[in-house]
Amino acid sequence: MNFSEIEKKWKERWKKEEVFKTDVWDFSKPKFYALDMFPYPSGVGLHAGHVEGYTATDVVARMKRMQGYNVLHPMGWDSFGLPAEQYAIKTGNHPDGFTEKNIQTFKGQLLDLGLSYDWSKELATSDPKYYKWTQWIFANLYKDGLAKLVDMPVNWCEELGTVLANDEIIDGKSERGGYPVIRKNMKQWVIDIPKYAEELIDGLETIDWPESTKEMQRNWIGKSIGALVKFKVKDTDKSFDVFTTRCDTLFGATYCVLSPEHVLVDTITTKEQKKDIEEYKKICASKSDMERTELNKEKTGVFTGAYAINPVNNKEIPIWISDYVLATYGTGAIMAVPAHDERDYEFALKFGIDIIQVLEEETGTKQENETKKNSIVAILYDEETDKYLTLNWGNKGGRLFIGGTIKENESAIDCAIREIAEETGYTEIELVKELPKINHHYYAFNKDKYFNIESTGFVFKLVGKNRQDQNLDDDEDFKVEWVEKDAIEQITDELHHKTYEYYVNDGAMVGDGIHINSEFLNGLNKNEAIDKMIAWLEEHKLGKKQVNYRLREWIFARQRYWGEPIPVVHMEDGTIKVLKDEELPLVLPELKDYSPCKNGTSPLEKATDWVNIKVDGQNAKRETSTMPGSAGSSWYFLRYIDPNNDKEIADKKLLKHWMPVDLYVGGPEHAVGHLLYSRMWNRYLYKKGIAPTEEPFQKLVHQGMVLGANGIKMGKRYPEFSINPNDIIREYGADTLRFYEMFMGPIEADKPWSTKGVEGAKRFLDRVWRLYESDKIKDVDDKSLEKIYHQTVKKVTEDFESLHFNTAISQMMIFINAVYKEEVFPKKYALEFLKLLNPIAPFMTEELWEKMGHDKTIAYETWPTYDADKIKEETYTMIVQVNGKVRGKLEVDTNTSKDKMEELSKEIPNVKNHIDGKSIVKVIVVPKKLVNIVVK
RNA sequence: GCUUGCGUGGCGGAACUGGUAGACGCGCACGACUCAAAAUCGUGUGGUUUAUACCAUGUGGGUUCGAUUCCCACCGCGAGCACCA
Repeated sequence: MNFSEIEKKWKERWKKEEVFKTDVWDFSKPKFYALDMFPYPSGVGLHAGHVEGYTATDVVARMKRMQGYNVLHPMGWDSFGLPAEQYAIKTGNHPDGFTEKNIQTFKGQLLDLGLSYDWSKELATSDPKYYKWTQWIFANLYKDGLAKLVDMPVNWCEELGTVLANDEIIDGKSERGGYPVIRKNMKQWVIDIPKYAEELIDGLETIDWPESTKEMQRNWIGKSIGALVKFKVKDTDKSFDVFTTRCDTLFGATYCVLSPEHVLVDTITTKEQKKDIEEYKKICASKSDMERTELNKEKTGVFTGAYAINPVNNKEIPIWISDYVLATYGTGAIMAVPAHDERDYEFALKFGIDIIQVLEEETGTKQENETKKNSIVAILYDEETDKYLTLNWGNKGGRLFIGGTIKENESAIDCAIREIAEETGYTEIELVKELPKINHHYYAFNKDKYFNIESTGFVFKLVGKNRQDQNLDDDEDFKVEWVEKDAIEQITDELHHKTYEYYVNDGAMVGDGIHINSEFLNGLNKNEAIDKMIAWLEEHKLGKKQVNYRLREWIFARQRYWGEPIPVVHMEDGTIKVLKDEELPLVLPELKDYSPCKNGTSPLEKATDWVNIKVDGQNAKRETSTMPGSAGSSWYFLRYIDPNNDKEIADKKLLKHWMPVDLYVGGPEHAVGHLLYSRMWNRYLYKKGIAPTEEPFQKLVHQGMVLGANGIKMGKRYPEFSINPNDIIREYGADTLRFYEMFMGPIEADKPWSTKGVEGAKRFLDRVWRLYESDKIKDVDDKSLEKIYHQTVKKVTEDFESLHFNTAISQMMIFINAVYKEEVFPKKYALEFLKLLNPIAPFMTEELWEKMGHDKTIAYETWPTYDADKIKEETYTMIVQVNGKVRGKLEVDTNTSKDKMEELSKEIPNVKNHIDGKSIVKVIVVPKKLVNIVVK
């Protein structure tokens, strides 16, 4: 088979005859919209990962066409981007030419692959005919209050005079030059995507997407339900709100923290604290986001000198500032409950702030008529031997730490010291820490009573080995033993085990439990208490229920040249005017020099004639920032449907017919960027009556990464393991490349490249080719292949539909192997098989189809159907198990009754061996499958 | 740390709602064709074992007549998020 000649021939013919051109106005057939994430046309060209995703949609598109669908399968270019801009800066040429050249390279490669795109729908985001509508959408977002200019903190480098992205900052200094970077408030264009947070979460329920991607979007949006609580500042008329998801712990709030940027900080700070606060604020401002969020960093903060009033008990609690509270989340202020929050705990410990426990974990089972007691559990640790002191109660309770009941007028700590001395004799001990209290229910054998105790845990360390005499009660019968960690972990008693856990985990108690020290919440669990507290706060007008999102505004401006100009002008009087529809597109001006301005503003500032204009007789200045790369890609799926329309985004009737996208394939790296932005823009356009569906992409699939043969990501690091699709096409042919990539494994998985595997793919296609050149194909009615043929049609159709290309191919191999074993390959099967193989290997199947006497393309031939009756088996292999182990197999008629199955099973010699002399306990018969005989 | 996905032969990977683990391919071995090689066409191929049999789906438990599949704990790998109150 001369694949390069065949490929050349069919590429030309498909192009000349416009075989894959879609008449979008033909509504007579059902529609299918198969879409790939369009690429940035880089100079490097296509890589192996693109091939996999693009082939997958192409296979489905080709099958759907044959199944009688009107298929829209377009391709275009996400052509605004940095490489073109850098090229322009370096050469002084307009990025347009560079972009166009890359597009041609890319397009040539896609054509080489035999992808059945309708190129009459081609679009590019950098084309003014296209970005006219990107600007139009922006203008409408602005008019509807969803695009706005806001003051927000950015990373500012004074020396470079520019805003920097997080990844351009290293250790708080600029990547280039190492100049200091500070946080500064600046005017920025943003899109108010948080307004759509709720419906973006809800919409996920209605679409067929990978669960992991949905979850990622949910996490990204980060919805949390809680309460807003108002705290008054003592001796002033000021107050501030905090957001909390744990308003049930309000009685345990022992301080408040404001973020350093909080508006109230300056007004409430006392004279004595002013200097420290100012200094701390300065340090925070000099830090980048990266540094501020660095993990395992020790907590820092400064006391403002002011006090807040806890609204539930009117207690005065200190107000601190700390950078562990983010200005951008919630209200920028928190109430701190160190007993029940890890971060607050750490902070309180460091600065010696009170820790009040308001929730107790409950262990054991609650009983009626319990006797209440207070007690202790004491852990005594010896550093020298790395052992713990335990009491071994034998079968009367197993191994325990030291425990005991608190006497009247005795403190918990005194009780612990006393119990250790009485039960073990050790007195030379030192308190290490107190652990959270636990609410425990248990039954005491020696007293025959149920107890409910509040147990306080203590950790001591041994400082001396001297012992006094033990002082035991009559019923105390145990051995005092020092044991290692392993033995401790085997303690089964719930109370002692839990106490040990608190000791090991060393922190706040964040789980559920029963409220204590909380007045009207006492006795309630977490959720009950949250509800009750919210009701209480609302009743007393001190707070209310509140939902918060992590999702932030989408920063929509870049100080770059190669992007869509933002279509607004700034009037001399400070107002903003958005361009009218007829003024669009606002086309990028040509520049002599595309490099960025020294003061950090957009290169467009240099186009003075373009920038400075008169509007309504007033001096005005155009906005010079451009839109981010994600702008043009947020709606392109709508434009493919009607790409040359200059009256609107696309004809409404066409949109209604073609949306949503039925199959969307692309890499998982866009899970929260492009895929979230697109959903938001589509929803916005839906509300405006333009987009016909709430969600743009009905079914989404991510292709995995194609790894190098060494199992490592292809790229600069191991260039010797990188695969260039061009080389594969030249050496093995496009059909082989497509076939191999579809056979590698599941589409979503990452898979290593294997040259041997490519050769195997080629071998199979050659094997098929030889079969069609042999004299085996005869126009006769031969039944030998009937069953396997129908099975193959069924399997391939279903697997293509569900994107399980690897197993579809495996079935085609099974079929061809079967054909090789037969003398005759009936012509009707030979013809139908070509159709099954066509979506994977379009070039050779077109050629063979022609060789078998057809002058029209195979692309629109009717997809094979199967006859379920022909697949039905008359017999099957019945499995016979004894005690779940296969002991025999028997070919039986499909209609064999359960009784007959059982009877036949018992006659199999090997089965007999295994059941003879044993009694049959039970026989499980699963019709059409197996018999399992359970014996004893 | 949190969220999520994944651990099956020498390798890529199959196995539907629990029911013959390892389909198909790669590799390897053997045979046919050939003077020979390549290509091609067959046959075999998880491990131990002479067969019977036993052991095998990351590890350890559990549910079940029966678990790669369901549940619990742990280990390892990948992805995303990361002081989100």
